[in-house]
Amino acid sequence: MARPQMGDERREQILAAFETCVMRAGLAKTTLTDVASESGLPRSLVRYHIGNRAEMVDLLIDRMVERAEDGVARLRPKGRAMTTHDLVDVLFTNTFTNDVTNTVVNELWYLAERDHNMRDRLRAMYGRITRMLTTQMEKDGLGSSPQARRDTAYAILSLTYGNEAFQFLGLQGGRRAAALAAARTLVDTMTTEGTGTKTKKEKQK
Amino acid sequence: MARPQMGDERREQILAAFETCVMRAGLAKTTLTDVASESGLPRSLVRYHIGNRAEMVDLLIDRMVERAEDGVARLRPKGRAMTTHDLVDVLFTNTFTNDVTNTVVNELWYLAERDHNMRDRLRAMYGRITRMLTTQMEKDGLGSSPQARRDTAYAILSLTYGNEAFQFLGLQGGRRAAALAAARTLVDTMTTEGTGTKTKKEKQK
DNA sequence: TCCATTCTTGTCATGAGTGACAGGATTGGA
DNA sequence: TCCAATCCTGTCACTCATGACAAGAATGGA
Repeated sequence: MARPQMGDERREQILAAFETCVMRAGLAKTTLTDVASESGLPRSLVRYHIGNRAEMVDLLIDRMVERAEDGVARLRPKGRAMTTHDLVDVLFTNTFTNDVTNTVVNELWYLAERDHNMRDRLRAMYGRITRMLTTQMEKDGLGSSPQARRDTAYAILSLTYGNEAFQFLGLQGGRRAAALAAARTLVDTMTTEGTGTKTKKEKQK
Repeated sequence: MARPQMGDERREQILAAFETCVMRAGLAKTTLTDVASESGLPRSLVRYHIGNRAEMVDLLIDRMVERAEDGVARLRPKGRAMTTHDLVDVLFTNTFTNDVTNTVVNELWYLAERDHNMRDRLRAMYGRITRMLTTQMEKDGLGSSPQARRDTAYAILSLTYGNEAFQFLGLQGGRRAAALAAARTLVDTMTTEGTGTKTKKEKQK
């Protein structure tokens, strides 16, 4: 080996620039040239370190997914004793709140529209959140069955995601609080394990 | 005037082809040439009737929005006496169920990411649905105030939208029923006008 | 028949984005 | 000092999408 390896740093530099470009113009419209000028590097150097466009995109996607999952994993620490309500709160206030991650995850969703693999990755990611929720519910003795917990977790996640979308749209000013309240209601109407509280199913008849 | 005007029919033909292309490859990746060959017309003819690419896209968007709103408007007829529950059911089963419209509306959302105008149009569209819901709630004597009704309607809409997204992802097989049940729960936990039933706010304390 | 209008075809120039590569510069170690 | 690995620069050819336009065909009415 002779000259010191710049590869990793360069790649990092390039991906950061790529990200900025994607934020600005979207993934599809970002060109190698854009990334090059954003990173201050000549295009040929970008190609040297990152490969062709497809490879660059793959790298960025890995990066995006990794970051999003990190965000999910970092949902936990919040004291130590956490209730389902706490978790729901965190879900609404922290999860999809970062503009960068948000934009970037939206790109992922868009890709998923026509890419099986991306769909799988997203499913895995949200599956992880769902499991986090059901686990917490079980700890708190909520829900009469795993099935019931999964149902409610699914609904809450849907609510979170939809709320985020409409929040972004600016629908009716801000109604995040309303969505959060609804999510809490869903938790509250769950059967408490062992007790005779009405289940959702019974109630909705 | 001399030769009969083909303009309208041609435009229709072209936009239909455009739509097919968008379904297949997405809006950004669809070229004039794609549309031309899909419609069986030479590219130059497409240009003659539809204008440049930007104009073509505008026309398609108008078409998409119009169709989506038609879908929304057509939500009503279903017997005559409709309850809030009915409306919610319809929302979950009919609204975002058509693959074509779905794909196409997703494109709209993606555009909205970087286009104020598109955001406004979407907001108007979903605002209409919200109003439909609150109106129905009021008819049924649900909710203690317009504010409360709007909150719940917002939550239900978020739930619908999120469910649709995850449904598409294939998250956990099919949990549409769970989301629908949750929406019903939200309706059920509303205050009945005039009665002393607990409000969500009180309950969630 | 002639003509104005509308539709249709084919072709061209331009620009953007990409992949490839030749050749030079840098630098740690033998 | 020399070498080999690594990094860097500049340039070229190719493809593809777009906009523009010249020239021709069809057609209903004067």
